[in-house]
Amino acid sequence: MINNLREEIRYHEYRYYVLDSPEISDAEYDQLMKKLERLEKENPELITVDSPTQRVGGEPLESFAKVEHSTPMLSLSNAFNDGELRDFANRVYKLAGTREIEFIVEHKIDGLSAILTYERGRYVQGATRGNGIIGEDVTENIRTIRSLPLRLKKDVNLELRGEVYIAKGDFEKINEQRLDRDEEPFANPRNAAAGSIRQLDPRIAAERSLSILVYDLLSYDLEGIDTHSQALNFLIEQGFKVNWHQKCDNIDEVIELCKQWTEERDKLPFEIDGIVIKVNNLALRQELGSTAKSPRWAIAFKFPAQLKTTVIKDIIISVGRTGALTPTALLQAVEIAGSTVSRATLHNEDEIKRKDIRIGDHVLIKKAGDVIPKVVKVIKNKRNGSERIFQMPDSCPVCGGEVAREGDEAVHRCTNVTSCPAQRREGIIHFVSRNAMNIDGVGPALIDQLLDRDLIEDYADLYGLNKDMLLPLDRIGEKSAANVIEAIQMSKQRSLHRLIFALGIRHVGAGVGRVLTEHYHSISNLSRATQEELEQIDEIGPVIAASIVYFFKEIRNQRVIDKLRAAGVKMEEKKVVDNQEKPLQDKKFVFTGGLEKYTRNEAKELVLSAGGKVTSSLSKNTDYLVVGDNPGSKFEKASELGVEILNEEGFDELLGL
DNA sequence: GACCCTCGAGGTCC
DNA sequence: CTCGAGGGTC
Repeated sequence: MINNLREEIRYHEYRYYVLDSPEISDAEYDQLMKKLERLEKENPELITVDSPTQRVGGEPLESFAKVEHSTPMLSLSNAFNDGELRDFANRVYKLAGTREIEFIVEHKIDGLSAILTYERGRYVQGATRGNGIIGEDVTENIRTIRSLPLRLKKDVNLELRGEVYIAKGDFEKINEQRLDRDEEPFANPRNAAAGSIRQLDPRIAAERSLSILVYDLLSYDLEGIDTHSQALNFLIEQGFKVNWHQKCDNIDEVIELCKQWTEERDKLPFEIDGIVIKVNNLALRQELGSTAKSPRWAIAFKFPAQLKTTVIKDIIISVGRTGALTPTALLQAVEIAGSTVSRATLHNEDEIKRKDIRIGDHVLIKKAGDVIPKVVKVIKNKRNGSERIFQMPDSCPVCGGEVAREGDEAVHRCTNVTSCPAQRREGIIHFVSRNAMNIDGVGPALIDQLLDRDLIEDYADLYGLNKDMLLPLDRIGEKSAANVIEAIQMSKQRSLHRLIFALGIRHVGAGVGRVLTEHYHSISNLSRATQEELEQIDEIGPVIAASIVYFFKEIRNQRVIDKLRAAGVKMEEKKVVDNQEKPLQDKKFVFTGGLEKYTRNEAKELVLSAGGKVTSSLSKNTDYLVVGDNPGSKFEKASELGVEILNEEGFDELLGL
């Protein structure tokens, strides 16, 4: 009875939200919902998570959990003109040989992408893209999107991708409402959607009229699905609202469609910033594969950016972590593509000379990718003679140190490496940043205060801070002081590749940090490495090698490292497993409860380095559940699913520790 | 040519 | 968080 009612409601939601053609009036629908709510209230034991009444979850979350994607979510490479579209097609044709190629053309909706997981036909998880590897668990917020089926026609396991957005009409309504409530209106639908999805309170997210269009099916082990268009049709059958798509037999048809939508984009009820072109054949997609950044079987045609004119009021210089002096144009503020632009980077002196940019010039600007402001060119006939030619300073605007341009580098640098306050400041900001030591709660504002009050000189001094030293600072209370100290202490256990990256050696970023970790396993080994030795390593050439040797030769750097060591920062890492054989290749791990020897992150890194994967939610695809103290509900669920359960000892054994 | 490093703008929520 | 440019290295 109650199930029939739910089915009926689901059907009408589908008619209304997915097909846009309701069969009953809103009032009739409301009555059905009220009836279901009453029944569930009277019989709470009958409530299911996929009931239409359960879209808006209960309490706000404390924070979002991290989700590691089963497949990294790459971004698409871009094409800005016909030529680049043809280049793309030619690369595909080359690999396909004599095979016929079909392309599928879709709208590139300007929202944020989401990864949805269904288990046995039930919606179980929604996540943001994040950095492509790890995203945030926004299951409850996505559940509030009315067109999203909580239950599919078939009891299948699915992983799929879609775009969450706010339709233009909904966006205007939201902003009217915000104005009525004396709140600031949102700048544009994309930012509003991005902000809404990151709301901890699903009730607020529910009020933001989010929509979702699905555009990719990830689990392709489904029988009878060989092409992308079949996958999309399957998703339509399962009740999803699927992105518009059209098949093309050759690239000329694709180009024609791109032209058409460039003209007609405004007719759509949502914003699009381009057209996506995908190879239809899934087997061929597999063959084409991906580069580190993007799949080779798809490309995004980006619409030409909107141009505006404005005036360069001034050019200022900022000094980066490496001493680089970067000129930035201060602009007369203008609205462009949904935001106010008042600055644009000019990158370096050559760029300024190339474009002959002067202070006071009228310039044409655009937003690259509809995001990054860029000076396109100077409107020279608007000059009146009052414009001033910009000169790179010959002394550092922050410390007065000498400025030099080394070799044939494009950048000017402050040569006062050891004591330029700007370089020190940026170096510390880098040290605590997300991909480095990831010290939460320590940001530019706090670092400025610490430097101003001489509480720290370099990043190693962070470890000498205590709560009492923080309390007198602005905007710091008991609680946040304790959190900061805790975060600093926790960071001592970060993995070696993060530390190496955090040190701020020039040319050594996150990637090179990992390579060096694999070869040296400790800071002391690395500090003794010679130029020749380093150059032997794949991916390390003379420039990077010299930079590393130079860094460790500097007395000042040696002192900082000694301080880090004395503070107890972890400086070595066991060789985990021989890289040749990864015993846990692609095995999926889930953790529950606290482990004794490792933090969650350390345990995770151990699994990763042995070739395994870590996910946050259990499914029948999970290989091992590692159980620590006070395990959660996953423990029971694992036995139900028949997932192998390990305690900490078993975990060690499996990893050969 | 692929990839990496460094630097950047603007909006939103925590 | 979103997006990206420029210029470097390999």
